[in-house]
Amino acid sequence: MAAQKSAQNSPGKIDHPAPNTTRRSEKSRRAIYDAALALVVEVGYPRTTIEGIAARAGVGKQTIYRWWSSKAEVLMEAFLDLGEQSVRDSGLEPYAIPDTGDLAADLKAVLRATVDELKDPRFEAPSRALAAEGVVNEQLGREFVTKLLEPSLQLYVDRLRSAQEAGDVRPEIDPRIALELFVSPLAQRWLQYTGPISYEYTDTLVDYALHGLAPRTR
Amino acid sequence: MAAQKSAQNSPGKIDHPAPNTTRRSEKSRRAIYDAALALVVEVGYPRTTIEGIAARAGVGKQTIYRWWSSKAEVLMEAFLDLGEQSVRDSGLEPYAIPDTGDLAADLKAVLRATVDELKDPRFEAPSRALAAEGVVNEQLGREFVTKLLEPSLQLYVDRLRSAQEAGDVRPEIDPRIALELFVSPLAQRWLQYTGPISYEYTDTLVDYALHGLAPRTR
Amino acid sequence: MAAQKSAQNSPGKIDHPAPNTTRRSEKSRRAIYDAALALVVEVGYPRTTIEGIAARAGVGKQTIYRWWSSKAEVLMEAFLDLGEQSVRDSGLEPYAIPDTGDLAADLKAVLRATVDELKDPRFEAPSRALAAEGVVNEQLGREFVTKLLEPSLQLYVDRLRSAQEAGDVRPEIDPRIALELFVSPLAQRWLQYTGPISYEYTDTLVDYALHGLAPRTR
Amino acid sequence: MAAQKSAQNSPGKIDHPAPNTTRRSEKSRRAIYDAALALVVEVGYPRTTIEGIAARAGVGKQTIYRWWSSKAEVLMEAFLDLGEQSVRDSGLEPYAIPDTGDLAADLKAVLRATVDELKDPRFEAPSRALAAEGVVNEQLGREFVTKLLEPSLQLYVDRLRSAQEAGDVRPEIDPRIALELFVSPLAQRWLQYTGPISYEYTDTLVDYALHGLAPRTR
DNA sequence: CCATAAACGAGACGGTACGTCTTGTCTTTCT
DNA sequence: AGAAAGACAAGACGTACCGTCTCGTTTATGG
Repeated sequence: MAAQKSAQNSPGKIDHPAPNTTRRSEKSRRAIYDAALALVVEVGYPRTTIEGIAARAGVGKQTIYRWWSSKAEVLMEAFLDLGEQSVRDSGLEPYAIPDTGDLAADLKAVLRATVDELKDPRFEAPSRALAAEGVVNEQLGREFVTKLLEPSLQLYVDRLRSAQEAGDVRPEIDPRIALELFVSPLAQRWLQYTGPISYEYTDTLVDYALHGLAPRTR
Repeated sequence: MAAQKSAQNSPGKIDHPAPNTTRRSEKSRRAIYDAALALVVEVGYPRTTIEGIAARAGVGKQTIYRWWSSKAEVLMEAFLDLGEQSVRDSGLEPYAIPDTGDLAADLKAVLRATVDELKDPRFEAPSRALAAEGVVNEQLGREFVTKLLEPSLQLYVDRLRSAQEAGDVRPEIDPRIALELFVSPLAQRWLQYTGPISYEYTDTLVDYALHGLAPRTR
Repeated sequence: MAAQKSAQNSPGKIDHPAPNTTRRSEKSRRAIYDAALALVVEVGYPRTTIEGIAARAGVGKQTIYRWWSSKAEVLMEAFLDLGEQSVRDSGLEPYAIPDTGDLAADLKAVLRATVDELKDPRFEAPSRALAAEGVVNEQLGREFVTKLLEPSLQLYVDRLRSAQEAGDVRPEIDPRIALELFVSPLAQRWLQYTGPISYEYTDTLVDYALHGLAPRTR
Repeated sequence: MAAQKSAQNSPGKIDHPAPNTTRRSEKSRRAIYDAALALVVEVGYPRTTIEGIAARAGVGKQTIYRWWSSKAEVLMEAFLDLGEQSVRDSGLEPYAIPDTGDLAADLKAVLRATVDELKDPRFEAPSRALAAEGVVNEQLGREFVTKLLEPSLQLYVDRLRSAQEAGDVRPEIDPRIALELFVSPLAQRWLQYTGPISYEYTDTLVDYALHGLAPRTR
């Protein structure tokens, strides 16, 4: 009488077999991504609903539920896709950190670019939404970090290692922690509105981080 | 599709006079705080509803809507109250930063205490919820910062200024920015799950921040 | 974690306490009755939906689900109310069978009136819908009979008993069965489209039933 | 609200050529009949769905939609087929009414057999479902009558005509109407739960119908 | 005996409605 | 007048089916 259920299923939830990916409609997926991103920008994340995304994309709700388990997941993929698309469209490398030999200048340049990106509403709305969701939903938060944040941070790690080889950073420094000295303050000001964001601010962060707060004794 | 609302009240909404604070039921307020905090801990913020809080507090929904405008506001006040209550109960000062003359040691000690607090579920659940809400709701985010974050950060500013007077921090350093070098990395790791949190980690942050990433001499 | 459940509840269904009838909105009830009847007439029973009734009545869906358990129940009550309302409006007695002393004439008159009623779309659409639902849903079917059919049939029982006293019907006849000889054929032709319905037809039924199919032997 | 449709196909709908009957899969048809009948018995008509039939029959949904236009049509054919199959299996004539010369006895016998059939769930579930559907869907209702009901009723017409020739029924009686005096009451009690069904009841119906309700002499 | 065209199983799709849940407002009753 | 209680309009949730539309895969002649 009751449908077959898999082990971990909650009562009443039917165990749908995994959908067949090969038959997936590319057009619908694109439309869903576009609708989700547009809605988050236009009405904000909390008032972006799955029904709204479906309606705007001209898609049945089930088509969303078939492939994603929450609006956060939809938005995550949409945002990832947006990033990949930007890269494809620009034809550039997936933005690396320059290595001119002047570490301070290179870091300042990248952070200034980040400041600009953080203020672009096309990126701000969805990434803020995902960050917020991730704060309260650990699983999604970790996915957000793995797929979006960590790849960017790795670029700093690489640049810092190169600086270590060049003798511009002390060899005993852990680059993964070091980068947080200038990246996290910017992130926190942006995320939590703890302070204004400007080129001057990020420049200062780089200087403080490289030379320390304490006086240079000889 | 989304209903635009006029400044205070949409049409059809009767402009209730501000409720009379003097007649407010203290018992209900306490019950609402307790219910809100308990629910956030037990079922998480997204599944904490106003209805749920009212039911658990044995209070009419209107009693909540009369005094607060959203569940985030309820939780904010509840959390603030929790803090004040802790202070009252312990009889201690509202936790200051020690000033032993050893800046590094003092900062490490405070950050270690912060690490412990971040792992206490009584504090973690509501503060994480409020932080998440604040990321996506600027008004609430700024309130969160003003009422909760900034007072704590001010303590670091004070300590750093004292260090500057003692010659342990370069005089040209802006303490409000300086504190972010070690506070923001911890905040980001906690908020966004970008990395593990430990005493060793916070100690390292303090060392890096004080002495900089670059070598002392060329 | 799971909500309180009453004994017979299926999993996942929360045990709502019975709503408080005294606070019920009379206006909403009327609007729901009107909408349900109008929709059944206009679009037919299968395409009458709870959502449609709610929308047309300007009522939330929950207000329907709070007081009724299915669209059939809504329609049943709406139809009963329609009947009572007709009676109230006309100020007449709830239509009785005349007793002129001429049984055949009296029965023919009532059946002719019934023929007219069966062809009135205001009555036909909902009663057909309820009859259909009752065929396949025994519980509702019995309710339909008890509340709507049986009271009408009782009038025939009364008239036939009076005829028995007058010597116009044999004393050993069971009136409850006897009435079916002329009522059921009409009902079946109407319900199942097994034949045309006319005054001539119902007159014939009365004659056949009263005098039998077999020849009168002395 | 309801979409008007052009003669054969609304815009966007491809005009599928009539499918080629000769290539039809007999196996699928049988499986569909079996699944439809089984589901109606097991879960009831309203919860019998086309998807369910297809799944149970191990058949694509399109195979159903290719050959039938609604679940009622599927069930109608399945039920007709069931009847034919019963006849084939039993090797009997498609059940006629005996003609022993005793009209009352013959009618009582046939009605008793009908009572039995009406209580057989193999027949009851689908025929009740079809009857219900027919009440609300005139086109289907007429098809139901033509294909299922009328052929059976014709047998009564024949038997009554034979009785007229034998002088057991008055010559001016219309047999098509006459049969309703005992058939329709049974039908209504079964369909609408207006009363219990028993041999005694049907016997009584025959007696009442043959001899009338009125006394023989005045 | 193979070529080919249909019917077929499978199932994704755009939709509609379901029945449930929560929101924020309103009303009733009690204190 | 504030509060508990809870009905109400509104609307999103996630599910079930609808009927349509591809997809390969049988299968069944007819060239």
